[in-house]
Amino acid sequence: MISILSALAEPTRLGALRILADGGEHCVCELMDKLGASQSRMSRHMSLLKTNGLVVDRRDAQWVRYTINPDLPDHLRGLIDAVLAAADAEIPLPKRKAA
Amino acid sequence: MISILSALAEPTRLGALRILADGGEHCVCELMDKLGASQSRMSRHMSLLKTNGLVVDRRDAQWVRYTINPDLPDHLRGLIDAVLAAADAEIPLPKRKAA
DNA sequence: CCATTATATGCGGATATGCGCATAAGCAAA
DNA sequence: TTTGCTTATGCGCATATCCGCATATAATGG
Repeated sequence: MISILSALAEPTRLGALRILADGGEHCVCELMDKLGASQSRMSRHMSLLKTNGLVVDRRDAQWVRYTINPDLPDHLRGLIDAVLAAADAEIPLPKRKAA
Repeated sequence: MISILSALAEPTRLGALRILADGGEHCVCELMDKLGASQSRMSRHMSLLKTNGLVVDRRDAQWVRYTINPDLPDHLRGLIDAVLAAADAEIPLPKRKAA
């Protein structure tokens, strides 16, 4: 629990989760670009999210695709949803369609 | 947001919130006892929760009574509820009535 | 005023966290 | 195999976090 919250309490990691929140797969390089993070930094942060079971990864050729762990227990899924909602309330994400 | 999550991501502070979750007022001395924390430690942690707007305090004679901030915006109230629910799922709180 | 109880805070030290740099490792195409 | 692209990791540094100890501040009662 504490480690889960710690995992969420960091800007790059929270930013990554917000991007993954669309339910799709995203490679490290994409997350780096969108979040303005260096490669090693992004890789390490994703590794920590993975260690804490919040995301899962998949090798796809030279890329590693991350997604939010689809098998999260209900209370953790609820926690993440609440965190994402609170983050959106603070700083709305840029929309893809309709400005 | 990040600072809110950081505030939650510490055992003594999360423990305090779980105690405050009954909606009542609790003094520092009570929290110290129940959480096995030293006085300075407890005081500092409560101070940080207060700084982040999660709790409010009230002087009552020689005591300072803390409660969860009743004026939290919805998304933060939702976040706290989700955190408390997840914490309960991990380690249920001892019940007062009925084991 | 003094003693007692409750809480806050300055200080220094130990440990944890986050970072960049360099390098390794994985994979694909030539 | 060599080259290039992507991701992971060892290392050391800078800073943040947490703690206990000691002391200050606040309030109460004698």
